[in-house]
Amino acid sequence: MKTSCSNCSFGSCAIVALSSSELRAMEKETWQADFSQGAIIRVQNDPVDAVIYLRSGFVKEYARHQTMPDQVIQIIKPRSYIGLHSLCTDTTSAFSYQAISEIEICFIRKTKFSQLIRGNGHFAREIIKCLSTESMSNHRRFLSLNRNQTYGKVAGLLLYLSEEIYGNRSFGLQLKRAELAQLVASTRESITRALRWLHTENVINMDKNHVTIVNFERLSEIARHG
Amino acid sequence: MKTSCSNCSFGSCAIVALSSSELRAMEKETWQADFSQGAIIRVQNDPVDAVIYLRSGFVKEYARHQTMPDQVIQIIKPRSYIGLHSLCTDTTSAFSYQAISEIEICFIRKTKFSQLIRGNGHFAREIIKCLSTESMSNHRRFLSLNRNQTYGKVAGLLLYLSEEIYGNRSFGLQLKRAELAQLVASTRESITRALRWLHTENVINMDKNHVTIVNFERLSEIARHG
DNA sequence: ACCTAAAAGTGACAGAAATCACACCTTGAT
DNA sequence: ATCAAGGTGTGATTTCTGTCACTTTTAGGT
Repeated sequence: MKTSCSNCSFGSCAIVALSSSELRAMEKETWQADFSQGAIIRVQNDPVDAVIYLRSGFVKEYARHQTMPDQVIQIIKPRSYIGLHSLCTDTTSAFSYQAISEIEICFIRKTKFSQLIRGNGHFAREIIKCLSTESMSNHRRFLSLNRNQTYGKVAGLLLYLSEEIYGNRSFGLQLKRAELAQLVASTRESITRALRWLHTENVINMDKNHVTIVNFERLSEIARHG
Repeated sequence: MKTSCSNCSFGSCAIVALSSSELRAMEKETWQADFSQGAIIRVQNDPVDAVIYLRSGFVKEYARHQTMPDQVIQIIKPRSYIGLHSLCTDTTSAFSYQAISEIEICFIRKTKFSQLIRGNGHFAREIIKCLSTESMSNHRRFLSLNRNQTYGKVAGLLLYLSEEIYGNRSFGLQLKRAELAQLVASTRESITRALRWLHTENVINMDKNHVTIVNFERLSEIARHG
């Protein structure tokens, strides 16, 4: 009971640029899969012959190192492509990807995807949009990481999750403390301290793993200057 | 005495995908300019209606902040596009750009550039390549910044300059210490100390502003673990 | 060759956060 | 209910590095 791409209600912004015949052709080289929380859907350095589209759920993109803790690069939200950046340049995956919730994904064969790009400039333009948007979002995050110390980094992280990922001032953390630390290049203990401090200062409210941003202005201020 | 795009010897990798009529059309909406060292060619938040192509020379891309020191994002080498990432998404420039040597650049009107992308998927694909390559290169740098302490960051910086920018184990620093510091989110003083240390350890040789990598293996090791 | 201003080097110091060691919760399995 | 194991909270300690205050060097103009 595979959903057809033509009437997929989770479709990407880009596929509206495809003609119905292009869509049917893509569909032939696309297959769908579901994974449960914690599943690793792609491992760093694996050969890649498909683009992944995340229909629903959340995925963590991370880099693994020999001697150091993993670094989490970003959280990928539903209706996004995964690993687009290696479409034209790499044959192996630059990063690893793990489901941090139940997810539904589609694999689209790379050769087909490239062919669609070459054949349809409007589609290509949409893909360029996706690439640039993602790239700028990561740039902003990385820049803020580099100029802040821990409290500021954690404040920035909460804003990122709230605004760019969950789209809500109240959200459940799907990551453990150690993973949050890996997102901001800090340590589990420092995350604890920062969250506790933000809580006691009434900037955020924390109940279990559910965060609510109470004082948005103050949080933004801390993210900028802290 | 404007050079025509068709026989430009500094042309981009992407324009080979253009037909001669497309090239002529592009040429009509392209203009060339030279700047001397230190010239600021685009300022953050300026409205942007052209893509810039760097024919020769080196440019520094940086972000300016209200309260904090500038952050240098990357050094852009000849035969690259500048600010491609805002082509489809922004109407204003996300960053500032300054010439760190004599440069020759071409401005290509954005509307024309977009039109070429929409009309020619092969050209679009080349642009996607440029975008992904740049994005991955920055990702790598940012990741290494976050996981290292100062000596490691400086080692990584030297490798970046040597391998990705100048393509030589021996190169002249076109940046002052403070700018190097802004590249790795550190301070002028720490850069001095790190360079001195690398020098006394015989990992690099420094004569004035000319750097030579003496012990490449060791430098890579420091960049990875230091 | 001299002078000035900007850039770079240097050491002392203090503040921030990583590390370490351990205690305390959860969670799910038996 | 008990137990184990993974996740989390907490304080003491140490290391790193940003900051400060100062000197020395370099570069460009007269």
